[in-house]
Amino acid sequence: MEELIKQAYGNIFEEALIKEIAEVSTLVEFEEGDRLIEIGEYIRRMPLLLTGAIKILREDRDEGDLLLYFLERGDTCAMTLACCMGDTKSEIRAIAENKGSLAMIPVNKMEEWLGKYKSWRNFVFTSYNKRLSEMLSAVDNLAFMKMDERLLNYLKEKAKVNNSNIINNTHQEIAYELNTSRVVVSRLLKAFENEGKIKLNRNNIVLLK
Amino acid sequence: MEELIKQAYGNIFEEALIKEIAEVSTLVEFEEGDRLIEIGEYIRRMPLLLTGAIKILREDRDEGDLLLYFLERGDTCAMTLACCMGDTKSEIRAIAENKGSLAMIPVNKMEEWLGKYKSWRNFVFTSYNKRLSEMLSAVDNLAFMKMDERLLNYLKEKAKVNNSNIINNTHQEIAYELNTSRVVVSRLLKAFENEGKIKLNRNNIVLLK
DNA sequence: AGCCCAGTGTAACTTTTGTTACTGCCCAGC
DNA sequence: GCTGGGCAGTAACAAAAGTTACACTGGGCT
Repeated sequence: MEELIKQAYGNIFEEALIKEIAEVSTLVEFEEGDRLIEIGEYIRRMPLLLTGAIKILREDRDEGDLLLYFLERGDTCAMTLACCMGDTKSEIRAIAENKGSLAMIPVNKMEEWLGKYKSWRNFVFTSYNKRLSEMLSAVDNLAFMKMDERLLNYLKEKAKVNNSNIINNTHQEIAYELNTSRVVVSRLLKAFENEGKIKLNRNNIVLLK
Repeated sequence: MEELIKQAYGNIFEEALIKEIAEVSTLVEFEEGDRLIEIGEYIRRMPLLLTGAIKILREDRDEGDLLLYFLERGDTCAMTLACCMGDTKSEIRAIAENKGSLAMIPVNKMEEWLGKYKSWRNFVFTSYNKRLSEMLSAVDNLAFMKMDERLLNYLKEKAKVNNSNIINNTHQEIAYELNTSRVVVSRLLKAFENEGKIKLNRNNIVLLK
């Protein structure tokens, strides 16, 4: 456990803090597709992502979940932070993108550390900043880009967090996360294939260099 | 000055903190249209909004500024906070929506107070949370709403922050902030007028109850 | 083998949004 | 009173995205 934490956070937290984290936190392992946080849930423990990736989604009014961004090793969810500190309900949904693990920290500890460790304070602020930045990117995507560009970005992001240029998703799943329809996704993917950007197979898409 | 701060923040900060703020901060008065923060700027002092309203914009790649949200009395800009703490460039533009004033606080003080005043720490976190929330609303607007709904929301927001149901903007200006074209705005506004939701005049729009 | 069905390809059409172009109107300044 | 320019109304068209409908296909299951 301590080893895992060190791997993910060794370069930003001091020894003492890592020891404390290891002591008070509980390890949670998750599988692809696990729902880690639901909209409307209260969050009592703050998660630190150790391995794997998590996707953060915003629910559509009717159906589908818009993908906001991914979290990777060393990240924490500022939305969750917000909920812990503010004692409010979660406004987002978090689903495991792939297999991984996280350390859960009691809220009271994270407040205590704010005073005690400068590195922790930095981490918390950096997390907020990163998340605000990611939200800005999400806004840019939605406001300034056409569907084809958004889709291509999506494929690249997906390839990155999974460390593989093979994307194992159906067109329908992609459509949900981009808040569009399956037909539109199929259409654009076919166009990408004709342009030589991807190779389409059943149940997977290969991103070509 | 101290009086102004007390009016805007009296219910959340303790006496001692308000005194300190009054001592170290400088008062800045601004007029409608003043550019308070530019994209790419470094920010060395953190602003606390005392009176008036400020709009926060995200620049389009080609042209136009998408409106993200408004700040009002008692708010601070988390983006700015992010820049102060992280010592990075601003990713957004801030323009005065109307006449007002703000207190500028040196960065080193705001860090010092994080340890010293619990109310300050709360304020900083609450600000971050509010901003994340606003960003989520912006995403919702962009992702899930059609232009007509976005426009109507825009008019309502505008009326609210200006405390008047008369909106003094040209269709072109509105189009910029919604990242669309003037013709589209005119078209939709005309439809709203026919539905009895607004009254169109030259250079202003009256929002009807 | 035969069947089923999720996943995909595609056509045809609609809706929404963006673009271009032109008209008229109001008002400030001469 | 005349005029020019900013602003708004509108038509006509183009592009992007969403919708409906249907055909095909490859695997898993009986």
